Amino acid sequence: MATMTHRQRGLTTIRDVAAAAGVSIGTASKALRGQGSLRDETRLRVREAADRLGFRPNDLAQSLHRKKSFTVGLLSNDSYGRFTIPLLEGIEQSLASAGVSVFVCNAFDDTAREEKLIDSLLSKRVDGIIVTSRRTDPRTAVDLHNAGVPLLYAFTRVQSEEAFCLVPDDLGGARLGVEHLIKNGRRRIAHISGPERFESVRLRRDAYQAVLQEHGLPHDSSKVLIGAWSESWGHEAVAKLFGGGATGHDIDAIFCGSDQIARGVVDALRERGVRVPQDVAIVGFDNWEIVAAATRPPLTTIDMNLQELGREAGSAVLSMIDGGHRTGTIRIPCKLVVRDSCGGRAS
Amino acid sequence: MATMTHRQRGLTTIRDVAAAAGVSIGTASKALRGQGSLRDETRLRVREAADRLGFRPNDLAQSLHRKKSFTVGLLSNDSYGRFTIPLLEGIEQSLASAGVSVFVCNAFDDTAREEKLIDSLLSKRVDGIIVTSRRTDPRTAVDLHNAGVPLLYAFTRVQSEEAFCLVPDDLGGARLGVEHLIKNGRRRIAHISGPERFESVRLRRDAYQAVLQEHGLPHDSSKVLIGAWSESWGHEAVAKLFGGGATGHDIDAIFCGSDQIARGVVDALRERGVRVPQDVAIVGFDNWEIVAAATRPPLTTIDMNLQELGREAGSAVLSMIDGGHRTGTIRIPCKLVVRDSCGGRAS
DNA sequence: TTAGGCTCGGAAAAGCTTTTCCCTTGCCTC
DNA sequence: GAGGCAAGGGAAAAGCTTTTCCGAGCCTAA
Repeated sequence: MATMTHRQRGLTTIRDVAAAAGVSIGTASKALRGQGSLRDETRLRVREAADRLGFRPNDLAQSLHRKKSFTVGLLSNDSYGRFTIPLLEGIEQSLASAGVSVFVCNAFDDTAREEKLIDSLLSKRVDGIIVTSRRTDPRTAVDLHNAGVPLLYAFTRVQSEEAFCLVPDDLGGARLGVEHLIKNGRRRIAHISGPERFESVRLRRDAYQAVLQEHGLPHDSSKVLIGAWSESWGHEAVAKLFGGGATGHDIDAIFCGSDQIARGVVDALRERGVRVPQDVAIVGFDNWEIVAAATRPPLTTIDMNLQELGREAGSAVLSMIDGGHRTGTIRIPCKLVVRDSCGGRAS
Repeated sequence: MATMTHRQRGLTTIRDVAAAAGVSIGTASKALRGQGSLRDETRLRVREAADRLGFRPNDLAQSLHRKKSFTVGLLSNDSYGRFTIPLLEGIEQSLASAGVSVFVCNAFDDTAREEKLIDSLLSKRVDGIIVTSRRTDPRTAVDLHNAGVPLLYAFTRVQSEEAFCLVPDDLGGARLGVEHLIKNGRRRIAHISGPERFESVRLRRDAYQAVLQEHGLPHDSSKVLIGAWSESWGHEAVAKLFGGGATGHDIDAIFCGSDQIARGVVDALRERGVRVPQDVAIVGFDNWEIVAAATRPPLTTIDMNLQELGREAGSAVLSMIDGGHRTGTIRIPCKLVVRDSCGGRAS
């Protein structure tokens, strides 16, 4: 059987196809790629042979020739969090439609490991590299040793002027949330958020203060509580805020830095007999479906459009591969998702 | 400058290194790989040149030659869920230590897309393929067209006798949970779980019933509630179970099919004034940290060891690449994580 | 009838590394 | 001083595909 001629590990090469079709290798290639000038009859014969033999061109050889691997590396840096998933999904979506595959790897915040992985990606001749997720904020730049490979940062930022970064528009997102509260008639708005070392915490707080100021509302620094990203910090913060009991009257809304915090806040308020949204309206951040929708009442929150951000990152890296040069930071708009925690829907 | 001789897109080839060191290509290769017999002086000179030029061997060419790409494909099938993350982490851990990289791709449950992706992976000459995650349970087998590429299923199962699958030991895990409840003196145990079409739901229920039987405890089918994976189903199920009010005395523990369900259950019980764990003890499933630890009281639950499962999958695929042939289904043991929802720790 | 042009298909190089095989050179020993 | 052996290093093929260039027919038109 011709099938067996060159098969090792069950792989058919274009040689086998050419032999089976009785043409030269070059001709076979042309027939399959639709290049050159060949008789239809020849083309057909080659294609038919290829099908019969289950021929599948070797991308390795093809890439070697083309000097392009149709591959990009995704270097994740802290542990894959829930943010990485939609991001990855978006990236894959836009890359897959261009026939580009993605190598994922995780440096687990170890710089030495990160360098090794970058090295390995460069050796694999990826056409581009996307770095995502961070511990320090902004993070330190990745060194590509002038390999001339496009590099971009997604969902993380880096100082260098040369770098190209895609991040959510925290400022705009936070505005959306606070303005929504004001639009719903709230005036005494507190803010509970995560650790200050995150840029997003700082930006969201800035936006919160700016919006209050613009509306001539008091912004009292005792109503800004910076802590952790956890549900339990939400509880704790409520205790601080509503401590005495009477102080509760000072607050008719809370803008939270994450849905997890918001959930802790909502639960803590319920336990104190404070009604959400009647007495206090809540806005979360992240639109982490599984938390936001399960909270009672379901959370009105800000969605960072991470999947969209991923898609943008994907198409950006594609355009950079095609020679486009980009620098600076692009901020992807967030959107407000209205559920029930502000009474916005019912009213 | 020698550096520039052959550089295009900033890439140095072994040619450049050889030229810079004044040796032939073959010699350069030997020097860098530590093969052949060369004078130390020569080796050094070549290495030094390679360093100076930033030489990085082209994996594409190497793979082509070696007929091995040091690459495996990970085909995820329904949307990346929270289970995919630890799995991916584990897989990557064991593969990275062997210098193998992973291509991830997601078919989003579209069979046509799945076939395309498999095709693309085969064209890329991956050394192995791991398929994970499922919608239908067990799922249909993947067709590799006899490409002779090792294939294994992780966290999903397939009917074929030929297939090799790695899944959590749901049966054993559920036993752990129910036995823990019994050990803590509970006798009237209910079970609330997800949709029946999941094998894990069926297995966990089977284990639940078996354990009750073994301990001579009544197992009343009205105490088994099959529904959805959500928190709200937990609420709903509690309403059914404790509906009248007096019926509550029939139950002193609930084994839940997931942590999300368990959280809904705990919240619902608290609202009814039923104390956890004093009146009713709860065991969850998944050890989804972010839910289990935030529940009040924190959930005692079953951990599926997904990261371990991922590591096993990684090393299994490595051994299959090395020629090992494996079939059948391996069930990775679960472990009990004790927190406070059973009173196990306090007592 | 011959020259020019067109069509079809083959040969070979390029892309990069590894490995095998062989040649050269130098040194040692007889 | 010559032969032999070892060590060092080079040439070339292999691995697979693509693409360029070229040649061989054949047809047509002068």
